[in-house]
Amino acid sequence: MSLAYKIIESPVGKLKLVASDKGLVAILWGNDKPRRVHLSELVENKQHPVLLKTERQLAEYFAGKRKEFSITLDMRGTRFQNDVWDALLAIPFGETRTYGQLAKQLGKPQASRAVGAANGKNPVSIIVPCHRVIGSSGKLTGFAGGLETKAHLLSLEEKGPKTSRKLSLQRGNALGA
Amino acid sequence: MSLAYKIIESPVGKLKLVASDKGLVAILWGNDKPRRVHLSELVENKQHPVLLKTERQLAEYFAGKRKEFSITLDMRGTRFQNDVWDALLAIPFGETRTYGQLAKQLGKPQASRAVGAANGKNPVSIIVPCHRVIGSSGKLTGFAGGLETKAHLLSLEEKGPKTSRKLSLQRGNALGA
DNA sequence: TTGATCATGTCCGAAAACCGCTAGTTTCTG
DNA sequence: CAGAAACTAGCGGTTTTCGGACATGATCAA
Repeated sequence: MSLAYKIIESPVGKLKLVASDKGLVAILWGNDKPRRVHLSELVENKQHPVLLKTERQLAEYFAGKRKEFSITLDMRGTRFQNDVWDALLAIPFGETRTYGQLAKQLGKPQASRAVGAANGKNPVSIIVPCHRVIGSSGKLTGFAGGLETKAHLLSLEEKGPKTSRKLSLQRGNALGA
Repeated sequence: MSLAYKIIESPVGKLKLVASDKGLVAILWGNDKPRRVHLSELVENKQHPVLLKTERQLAEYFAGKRKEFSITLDMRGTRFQNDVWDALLAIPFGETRTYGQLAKQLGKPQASRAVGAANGKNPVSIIVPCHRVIGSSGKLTGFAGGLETKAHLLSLEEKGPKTSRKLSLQRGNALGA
């Protein structure tokens, strides 16, 4: 019943990968607050197949050679949280959504703030792309790994010149804060 | 994941038997309050093997031909509740205990009232003999199926003449209330 | 453009209410 | 005076309630 973990280095700092026998459980930031995602009984295991596969795909992602992940996830949350996380997985590489858009999409137009809260509890950073959700004004509002990291991930995913201008503007604002 | 149920007639009124693929989940009274035991996704199935077996053993019990049940149970409750229910199963046919005795036996002498509460949440009436627990004064205090039913079950289990006088007295008191 | 304000949904922790009790009183009968 | 009801405070676990905290968004005023 215990979980395997492994810590790796990445362009956005240390990452802690966690997996069960059912799949990937979490990707945590090096400076993550302990209570954001609560896990039990972690045991280091650098050879866990799911962790190795995740590490490989993350490397490809950061190298710009991968736009979609193919990893079995084992995420535990409330009903609402799972709905939100599923919606996150449906946001394609290179695109963004607002919290309000996701709320409306879930049939609860007023729940934008609840979406934000659920977003903040997302255990599998990067792969479940919570970084692709921004405020309705275009600001980056918040991110467990730090706004700097959020901007980094988004610029990594920039593709067309159409969005590049917009994103650079956002980044400027966010970093200025 | 759904539960099978079947309603049967008995000397103490209608009974609703509920089972999962792991065993017997509940025996509810006809007039049971819905929130006493909460179950989900009930589907009628009169042929479910566990329900048939339960029905047979109950008939023998009411006919005075059975003193112990042999049925796999699938009870879901808190840690404490499971402890209490286990303690109930250890009370032999024909005997009674007080709430305080059970509490002491569980190592929590002051928890008699908590025992009463857990007792009231017992999902498997009759087989898990919550009716064998009475107040320290000898009164029947309470029962989900009604005090009348509790008295009926206890008189059914009377054996020696030693306890018969005492019980009939109790019954008089309880019914008078 | 910025900031203050308010309404919103979900989750979590703390506090209070709720019970199938009990032992110790007080009160009331015969 | 004995004995039975009536009353009380304190007990432990569970459930319910409530109040805040939030990775928001729409509105309004400077």
